[in-house]
Order: sequence, then structure tokens, then C-alpha cells
Amino acid sequence: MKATIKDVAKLAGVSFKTVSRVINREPSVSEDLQAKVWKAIEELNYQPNMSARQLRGAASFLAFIYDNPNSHYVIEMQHGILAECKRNGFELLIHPVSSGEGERVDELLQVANNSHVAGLILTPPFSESQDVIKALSERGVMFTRIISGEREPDGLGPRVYIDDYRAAFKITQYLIGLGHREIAFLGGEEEHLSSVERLAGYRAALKANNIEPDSHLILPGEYNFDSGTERSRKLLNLDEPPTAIFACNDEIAAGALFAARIQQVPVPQALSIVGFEDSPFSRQSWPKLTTAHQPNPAIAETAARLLIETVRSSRQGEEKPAADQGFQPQLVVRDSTCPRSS
Amino acid sequence: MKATIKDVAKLAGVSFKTVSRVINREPSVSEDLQAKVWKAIEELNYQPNMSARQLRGAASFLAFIYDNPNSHYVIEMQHGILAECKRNGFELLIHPVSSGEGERVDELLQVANNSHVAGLILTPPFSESQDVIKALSERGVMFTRIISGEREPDGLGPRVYIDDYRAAFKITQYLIGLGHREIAFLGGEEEHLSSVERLAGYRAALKANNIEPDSHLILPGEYNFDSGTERSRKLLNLDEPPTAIFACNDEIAAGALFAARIQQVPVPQALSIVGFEDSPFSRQSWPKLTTAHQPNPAIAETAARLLIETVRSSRQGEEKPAADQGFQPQLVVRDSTCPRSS
DNA sequence: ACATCTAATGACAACGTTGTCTTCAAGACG
DNA sequence: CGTCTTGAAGACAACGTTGTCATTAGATGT
Repeated sequence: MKATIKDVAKLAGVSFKTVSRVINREPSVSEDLQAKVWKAIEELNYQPNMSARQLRGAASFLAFIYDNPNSHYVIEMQHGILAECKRNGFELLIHPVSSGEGERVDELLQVANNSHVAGLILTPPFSESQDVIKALSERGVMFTRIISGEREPDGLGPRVYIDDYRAAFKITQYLIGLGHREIAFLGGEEEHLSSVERLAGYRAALKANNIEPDSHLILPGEYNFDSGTERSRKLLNLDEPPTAIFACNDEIAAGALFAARIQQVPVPQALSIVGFEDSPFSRQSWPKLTTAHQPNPAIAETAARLLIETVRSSRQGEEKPAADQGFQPQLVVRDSTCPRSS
Repeated sequence: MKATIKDVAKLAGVSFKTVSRVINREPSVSEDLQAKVWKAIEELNYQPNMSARQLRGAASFLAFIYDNPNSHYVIEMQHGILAECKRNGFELLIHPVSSGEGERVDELLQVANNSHVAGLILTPPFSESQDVIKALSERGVMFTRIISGEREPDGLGPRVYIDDYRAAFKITQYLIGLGHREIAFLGGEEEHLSSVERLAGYRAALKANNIEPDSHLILPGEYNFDSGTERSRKLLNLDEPPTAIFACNDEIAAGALFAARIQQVPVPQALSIVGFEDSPFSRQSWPKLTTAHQPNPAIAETAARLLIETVRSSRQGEEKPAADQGFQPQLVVRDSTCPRSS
């Protein structure tokens, strides 16, 4: 049926080992034979059998672990990882894990135990869970973490961190620069470090400008539309409603935008709204959302690259120093923000 | 390092073949030994080596082929496929293919040739390309197609079709029922059968109501926001602008909504807009979009199931009759449509 | 001219499974 | 009591690769 290395060898008139050598570009095969072998490979449309190769050799799959399948950033990251995998001859195993309780660690260990899998790429909240990290590293599983905020190194594999703190600082600073003082903050699940970091950046910017944070304006919640709508409704019903809302992601911002519409509060004239993520929504809504752009494909690509490097160097016995890498989200000013009306 | 079947056998005091039998739940192993083996497996935390298993046995990956990585339906489908794969002990290989020219067939053949891969799940436009289908079936590659509109059977593998024609008919009928007569149609790329089918359904509904189609109102274009905005702008500048727009997907509808805003045309009072897809945008915009809901996860799940069935029965030598299955998108009425103002 | 080295190639084991065939013992049947 | 059947278990090959070692032949050194 499918051509094997032996078929190629027979056609080329060499031993199958020689074919193996040619395929793997080992030295010490005469040009003469190389040409013959390549021709035979071409002719038979031969492709090495992955299973056999991996049985003998090393695992060549990365596993991408994520939680929220509905968020757009997942597919952006997936795309970046796929690109890097392709470049390195790796394949990708997709693994959504419901971030419920307990069993999730088992589930991850099972994935890691799959003999195809060389390592895991972890996104929040898994990448930020001490339990998960501990369990994985105890079993010698390799992984990269995509994580929010720079942390002191722990020597447990490379990390790609996103500087949410600084981005949130800049966003808040931008709003303050527009004259806003009553700036509400709509957080996401606190299980996600991104929400914590962004809140910290927000607070720091207020402080840097001598603005007293108002606890009525800082509302925890969830990273979704309804949570954004509900909290915004409350905010707008306040006696002294905020003149700007910093939403922890675009979906919350979408909710805020919606609530403002319902209550006929013009955006941005009476209420500036900023999101975070640069999702498709932020480019398609009216008004288009001011938000922070995260280079998700590049982030994920870097995570994949670092993991592959770690895997490779560990195979050669080297103890690779975990080289972290950071990314700065960029403020994208669109039409949902403007100077505070006097 | 990692426990193998032989380690388990040694610990349990049986031959490794017996362990194999236990794992695969073959009959004719005494309860006594079964218990011992399971205990040993537990103790060693043994997991069968996938590569070895596949080397000997059959491929157990499906490959998911898609084009547009930015569209939300891709990840919804991916999710459905993953669920079905999990249920059947299959794994999933993700493969985005740029729908450019020529090489794409080669790229697909290469994926199919991967020894892990049992079959392909094709989405438009690949599933609708005669070239692709022909090339694949000539090489004996198994595949399912997710396709727009019911076609006569061609015996080339199971298909899951989406009845875009009928859905478009219903949408148009609904708009007509609201009193609209000048209904614009904003199409997508004609390479996608969905666009063609939806246009046909639209035309049929007009005809059924004795409305003469107006060629000025039927604008071909692309499945994206800018194309939607641009075409809507033109429509609204017409001497007799339409009172309703049927956009071929939600992204085009988003563009239409945006254009209406810019030109201060109130939606839905002066202009009803309908989308197609039930994307997150349609639930988060203001007003929320009336659209057609496609059960993408279920569609993809079915595609995966049919493919797995075909693969299995072909392994047992049976020639499985290709059992197609159809899905009806459902009209979801939200807030972007209303009766025509008199 | 002879021993020694090196480059090119091949023979064969090994990887961890599953499939096929064989063996063995116990029970059924005449 | 001998033969046949059946169920339980093991021995061993095979899958398609790569790794290790052996073999060959030509080049090099003295």
C-alpha cells in the first residue's frame, strides 16, 4: 500500500539503512547514491512513517492546553504555535481542559504521558496555578508557561510573560490624561492573574496621579458580556457615575458599551470605555473600541519556540537555563474614548 | 524510565501478551490474572505507548482542514470534533491551509499521507472544490465534507450538509413578513457555496412573494467587515435605499450596522439588518443582531462521527454506504429587525 | 609491499506494541 | 479409557524506523 523505506531501498538498489541516512541527512553518503535515493523517494512518493520514527526516536508533538475555548485569543495563539511547530517539524495536539476542580491535574498528566508529547504549552489559568506547576514538574514533564506579569525565576521551564501591569498603567494614564478622574475598573475572574495585574496597574496609575481610588468604582466579576453589562448598569445608576470605564477585556467592554446604549449614555462623549485584547469585536463595534493589543500569535509562537529549545537541549543532556521572554501589550486608541466633557 | 508492557508483565508475573490482552479487554483471560494485571498497571502508572500501538495497529488521528483561521466557526467546529474524537479514542491534527492556488492539493495529500491520519474533515472551500475532492479520492484518502446545500450523492465519503438555501429562504420570508420589499443582499466570496446557496434562497423567497429582484440591491463581495461597510454605504446612498439588508454572515452584518451608524440611519427603525452565523458579535452588538444560528459544534461532531464510522467499517472490509446528514440553521430574532415603517 | 587508517555501506538488533500460531491442561463425549 | 474439544496462556514474528556494529575497499604512511 504505502511505500516504506525498504521499497525505496529496493528501487534505488541500496540497503534500507542508506535510505535512512539520506532522509536524515547524515554525512558519509556518496553524492551518487544520494541522488538515486532521492529519485526513488520522489518516484514512490515516500513519506517516513511517523509512528515508527517516534517509536525509535523522540516525541515530536507539543500539546496546547487551554481553558476557555470561546475566547478569540485561543485561536490566535493556536495559530502562532502551529506556525512554529511546522517550522520545527513538530505536530500539535490540542487539548481543551475544563478548569474545574481536582481532576484537571490528572488530565494534564495524562496528556503529558502520551508518548507523542514532548511538552506542554500552558495558558492561564493553568500556567498560573501552583498546584498544576508543582505536579507537572515533579513528574518531570516539560512545559512553557504563558503568564501574566514578570515573576522571579523558579527554574521550572521557560516562561513568556505579558506585562499586563504596565499596559493597564498606560491605559489608566491615558484616561487620566484625557481629564478623567472617576475611572471605573471592571475586573475578570481573579483566578486569572491578568485581572489581578491589570487592577494593580490601574491602582498604580491612580496613585501616581494622586487620585484616591474609589471602592465603588472597582468591581470584580467575570470575563464575559453579561457580567460587563450588569456591572456597567450599576455604575451608570450611581449618583456620581464614572466618566470612564476600564474593562478588563473586550467582552466586558462590549457589555459596558451595551449598557451605555440602553441607558442612552453617549459613548464616548459622556462615557469613555477601554477594553483589553483587541478582539474582532473591538474593531467592529460602534464606536470602535479603544483597547490594548496583545500580539497573541507572537506570544504563543515564542512559547512554542522556547519549549522546543528546552526539549532539544535537554535531550543533549544540557541543562538549559530557562530564558524567559516578555511582551508589551500596546494601547490602540480608537473611538470609544475622548477627553472628559467639562 | 517509562513503564512498558513488559515491566507490567514482570510485576504481575505473567507474559506480556497477557497484559496486552487485558488492556485491550480481549476475552479469555481469567479473572484472577486480570486483577493482578490491573493492579500492576495501577502501581506502575503504566500507559500504552501510542507510537508502538499505531505502528502495529491502525492510524487514530483525524485531520481537521480549514481555511479561514479568524472565523469563529472554526473554533466551534474544532470543539465539536475534539469531543467526538475523545469519545472514540481518536486524536486530532489541526491543519490550516491557505486557500491559495495550486499547492493546496499537495498540502492536503501530504497531511493525508501522514501515517497517523485516518481521514480528513474538510470544510469549505476545500470541501466544495472538485479538484480537491477528485485528487483525494483518487489516492484513496478518506474524508468527510462539511458542505453547503444538499447535493446528489457521489459516493465519495459521507457528507454533512448545511441547508443554507432554506435558511436564507426563511430569513428573506421573515423580512418580507415584516413588510419589507426593498431587501438588499450582501454576498460572500462565491468560491464558498454558502454564499451561492443563500443567494438562491433569497431569490426564491422574493419570487414566492412576487417581488421583482432589484439588481442594484444584490451586491457580491467578501465575508468581512470592510466589505460589509463599503457596500452598505453605497446602498444607503442610493436614491431609494433598501429598508432591509440580508448580510451573508455576521461580519458583513457588523459592517452594515457600522455604516448605518455612520450615516445616522437608525437600526432597526429605518433599516433592518440580518446576519448569518450567530457569532459572538451578534450577541454583543447594539442592537443585537437577528441572525441564523448554525449548530457548528454539532455539525462538526457529526462529520467526525461519520468519518470514524467510515474508517472503521472500511477496515472491516465493508463498503459503507455514505450516509449523509443535514442540518437546518435556525432563525434567531433579536433586535436588529422590525416591521417596515410606513 | 605491507600494515593501518578512514570513508562508505550494509547486516542486524531494538523500540513497544498487536496478531498468529502453538502449547498445555481440563473437561466432554463415545 | 482414549479421543476430541475448548479455554487459557505463552512464544514469537511483525510493524517501519534508527542505532550500533561489522565489513569492505581505497587511501595513506613507513
